[in-house]
Amino acid sequence: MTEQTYTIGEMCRAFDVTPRALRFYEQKELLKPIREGQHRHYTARDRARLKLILRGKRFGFSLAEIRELLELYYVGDGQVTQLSATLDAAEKHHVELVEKREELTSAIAELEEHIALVKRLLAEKGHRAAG
Amino acid sequence: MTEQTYTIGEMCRAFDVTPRALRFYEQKELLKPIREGQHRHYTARDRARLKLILRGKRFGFSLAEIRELLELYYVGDGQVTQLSATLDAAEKHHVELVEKREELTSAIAELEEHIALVKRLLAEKGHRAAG
DNA sequence: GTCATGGTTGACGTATACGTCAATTCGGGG
DNA sequence: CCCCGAATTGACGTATACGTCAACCATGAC
Repeated sequence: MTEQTYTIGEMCRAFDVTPRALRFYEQKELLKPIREGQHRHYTARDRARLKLILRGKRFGFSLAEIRELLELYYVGDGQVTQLSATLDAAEKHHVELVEKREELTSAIAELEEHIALVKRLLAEKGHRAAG
Repeated sequence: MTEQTYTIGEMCRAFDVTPRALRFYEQKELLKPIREGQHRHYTARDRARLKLILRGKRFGFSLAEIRELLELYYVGDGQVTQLSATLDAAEKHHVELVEKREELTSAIAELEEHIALVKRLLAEKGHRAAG
């Protein structure tokens, strides 16, 4: 089964990004498409990584941070020392994400309180206007 | 009760930001400290807003977006039309945050799977090394 | 007085993350 | 052969979010 690859144009349509962005990520070593002559061919691995890149960006991580996270996802040669390092980094990142979710949860709670307040104010105003 | 205000230096220590950042936020109309002569005095309102600013940044929002969110938190003159607009914007933002939390949750789940995988690999290697 | 501390306003510099444009190449279609 | 569409490599431009530095003012300590 020869791996199914995407051209840069297909990647752009599939992920809603520009060619410039993809080349920029490649230059920053976040992606490594296969080269056939001058042309790029993006593999399933590249597509998975791009998905993580875009998600990382939505969560406010820099490309440099995302690059480290991607390396963390790569098991490499599978040597014990490297696997241990990967595990440590992954668990650290896990803590970070869980904390982020907790902070997000309290932000949501605060916003809900604020929405309730505004609704009360609107109800008052409504009654006064209607009364 | 005269409001308790902070100097710029106190703000910097309290929130771990630089004076430059605070002045930049002011220029972008995210903060509006009281002016006494040339000096700035940050009120409780400024402190609450700065807290939201820094939190917004951690979640990957731009200062422009954060500015809109801050306006959303301000009830203003309390006119029905404005309150309605505030409510709409707040509910929209609420949806956005909830979606972000869901995406974060699935990212955490994926990371946990990956961690489990790495642990299995380590266990295998460990046994082989120990055997 | 002067010196340190803490604050002020420009103004220019910088890192990140691309956008944009020019010049070129390469594989078909007519 | 010429042209089109899709790709390529520079190279310069731009928006965001500040950092950094110069030059200045005010206040209290000595």
